[in-house]
Amino acid sequence: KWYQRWLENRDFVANPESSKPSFSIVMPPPNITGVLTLGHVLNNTIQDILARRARMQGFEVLWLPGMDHAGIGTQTAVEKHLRRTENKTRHDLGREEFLRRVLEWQDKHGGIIIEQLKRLGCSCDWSRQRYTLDDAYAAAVQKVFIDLYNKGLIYCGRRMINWDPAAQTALSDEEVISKPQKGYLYFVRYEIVEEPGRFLEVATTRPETIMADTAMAFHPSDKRYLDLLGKRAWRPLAREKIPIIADEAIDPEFGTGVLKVTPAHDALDFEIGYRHDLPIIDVLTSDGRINCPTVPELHGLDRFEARKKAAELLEVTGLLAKAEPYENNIGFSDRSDAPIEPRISEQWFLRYPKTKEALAVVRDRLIRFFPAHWEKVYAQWLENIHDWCISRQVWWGHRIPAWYRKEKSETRNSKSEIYVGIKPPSDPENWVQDEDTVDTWFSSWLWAYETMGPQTRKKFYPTSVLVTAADIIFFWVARMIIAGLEFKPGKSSRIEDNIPFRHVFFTSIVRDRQGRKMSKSLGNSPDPLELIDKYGADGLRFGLMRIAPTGQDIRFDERQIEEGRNFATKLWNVARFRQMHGPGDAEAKINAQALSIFAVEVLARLNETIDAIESAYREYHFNLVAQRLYDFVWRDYCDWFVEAAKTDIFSEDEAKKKSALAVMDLVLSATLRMLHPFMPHLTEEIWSLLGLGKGSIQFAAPPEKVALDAVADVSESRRFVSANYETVQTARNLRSASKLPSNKKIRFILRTSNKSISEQIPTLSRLLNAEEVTLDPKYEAPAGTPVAVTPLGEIFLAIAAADQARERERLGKEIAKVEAEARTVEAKLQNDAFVQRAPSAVVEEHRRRLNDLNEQLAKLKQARDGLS
RNA sequence: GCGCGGUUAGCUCAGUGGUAGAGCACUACCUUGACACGGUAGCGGUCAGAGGUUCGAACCCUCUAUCGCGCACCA
Repeated sequence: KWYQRWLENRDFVANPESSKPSFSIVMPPPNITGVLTLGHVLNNTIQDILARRARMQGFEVLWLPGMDHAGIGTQTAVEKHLRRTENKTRHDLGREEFLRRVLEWQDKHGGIIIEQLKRLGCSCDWSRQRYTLDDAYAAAVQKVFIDLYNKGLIYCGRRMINWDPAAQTALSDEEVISKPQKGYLYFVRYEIVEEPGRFLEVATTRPETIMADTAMAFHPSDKRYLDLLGKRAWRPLAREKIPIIADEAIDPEFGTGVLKVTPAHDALDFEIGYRHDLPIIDVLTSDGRINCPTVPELHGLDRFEARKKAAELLEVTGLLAKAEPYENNIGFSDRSDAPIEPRISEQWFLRYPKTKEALAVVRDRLIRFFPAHWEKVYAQWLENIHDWCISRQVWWGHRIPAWYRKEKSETRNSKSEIYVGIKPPSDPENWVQDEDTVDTWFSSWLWAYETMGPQTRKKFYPTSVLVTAADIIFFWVARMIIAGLEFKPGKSSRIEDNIPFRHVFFTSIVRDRQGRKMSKSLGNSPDPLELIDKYGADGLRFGLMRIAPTGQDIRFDERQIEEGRNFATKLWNVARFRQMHGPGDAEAKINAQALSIFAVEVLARLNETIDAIESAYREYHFNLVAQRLYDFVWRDYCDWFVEAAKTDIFSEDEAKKKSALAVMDLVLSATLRMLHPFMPHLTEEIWSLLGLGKGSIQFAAPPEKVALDAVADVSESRRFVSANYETVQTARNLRSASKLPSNKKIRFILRTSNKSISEQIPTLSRLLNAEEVTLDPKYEAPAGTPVAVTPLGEIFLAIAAADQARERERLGKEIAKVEAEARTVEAKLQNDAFVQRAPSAVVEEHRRRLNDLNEQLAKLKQARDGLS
């Protein structure tokens, strides 16, 4: 219900004319037909935390959301649907009709994720929501294409590319994932033409491409084969004479040291073929079947079927020497997971501009990476960068703005006349437009600034920080940097105005408990919407952030989301407790003189927490921020302060009561504001419930540290508080060790001459659930009375019939423990080197500790001896 | 082959030179006036291994093992 109100108040809408300093984030656009995953939850929660925190700090905040058309992904999904429902391919429908169907699909399934992000509580400026296929955006993509073409950086050429036979398109190098694959290494015998009966043996993993061999090659220094140079060999399938050549690229150590050169189907072979001017024979179809009518046994077979069949054919003719099991790396399509086929094809390529500059802006920290070690990965990529194959044989996307003069052929042909421009040529009947679209990333790399109008850009570009998973560092992050440097509109001469972002925070990747990547097919990906239903959006957000380490993957465990929910409940309950004692005070002022020692303690800890989360934020350590807040709220505030303060809260003394409630309000108010970026809904609810501020908590300033200067002896008070708390813990342990139920009211006697303790007796009794705690400086305990040594003195349990034997045993254990520690400390102090070289404060600390331990020991022994 | 990151309690993880931590799980007690999605207490670690630096190492250095990731190779 709060979310709706925030939207109505236009709280998330950025004003480019604001005089406030700006803070901006562009959302990595999810796929239009995507649904929310835990990765999205993590990523967008982080962005929301940053945006909300900045809003509280008084920045004018723009968090710009949007979606990506996801060319191959969306097209594949629609094609699959078509095949299932109508048993048709996109070619059956034709381009126009197919695109109409995609739009239909988009209307039906698109944009779901936006609604899901709203359920998470994301404070995006929805009025600026963008899509990579918006008209203006599409025009910008075209313009960039044309500009780069005119600069000679984009060119059309016949090259070796990565072909995805399943998706039927070319891919960039980055979209190929190499995985080890089990197969065989076939040793095939090629007969020497000039020396019948002599064979050249070659090791290959791909016998099905033998028909495309156009040479045999060995290393020029390889003596084994030197005499064959210039001779020819019989190609065993599609029998033909092929030359035997020498080339430096061959590794004499591999297999037999001989390579069959297949320029059409291997990148290395292509280069060798180019050097030796070899013919290129392509024996594969675009969907990965054999196209070689001269070998009818193989023609039409799938490439993997053909591999087995080719081996069989060689076997029967005696040309297969052997086949060894072999494991090598094969490229797979990132999209379809089909094995990639290296293929020569006419495609569009981009020679990256500004690579040196892109390297420099990160090296010189104009753009900072968090964690910084990704800088190395980024640099490695840029230093070995290759031209980017940007054309995709896909219909869904930004069509390439290139036309070819109609001649003999109507397909793309780099040798024919090319026209590149926004509008079709003036005599369209003589031209045919390129069928292809550009790589989706060729549109997303403009995302940082093409999503903004000139005015917005003026205020909010460069963006403050980019939040993304590291797996798209090359696809997106690096390319956006290049794009910003090369063609941000209204480019400035100052490089720091052109970079797309100042910080990049790389999030973890969410894995399952076994460490596997989340995936639909594994079914190990929980539905975030169900998690929200179960644990609340705030519980999910907080739970996830608390376990999200920086620079490492997350092992997701639903129990940790449960903890997030539990924490939310805890916070809610303590707020309810506060509410029971009247309305909160927005201007809660504390009176330094009236503060209880416990209040001083909790305020001091609040100050420490404020400092700690401030420095954790600086390094984007969200898990530390969450953990600190969790500990502070639960331990320091609820368990200790509130419990101790109940003495004052329930007391008849109005002044004490008021002071305690004021401290409660002050701490709650500060805590809520610190938690708001993580748990926006709950904190807003409590904020308004207790009336802790005038407006929405969203624009409340972050808490400042409480000035404790007016409090006399802060450190003295704090030492006394921890002595009290330690005494409580020791006494509770004594009760538990004596097997007394925790609800049984019992009497404690504290033997001490320290008078200032008497004031804390009611609180000690409360925390110990004691019937009473009496002070007696000269208490003589009956033999067998359970006793423990505390910083405040010896505490005794008043119970009727003590079991002497058990008590002796307990004391014995206690003594052994203390003795052991005392020995360790003493040994250290007897080490001259330590005493001389360690900082004096550390040595002092050890001395004090040893004193305490010895004192404790003496008292414990005395107690034991009293047992007779 | 090159590079990066990890290895701490049964599980998930904090902890960058000075007495090993949290939550969950487990055990015992407890529905005591916010909270059983809770409270109290407890059990549980030669910090992957070996060497080194240091008065002192989970932490710094070297090597090894092991897991994961990226790049290159991949006939």
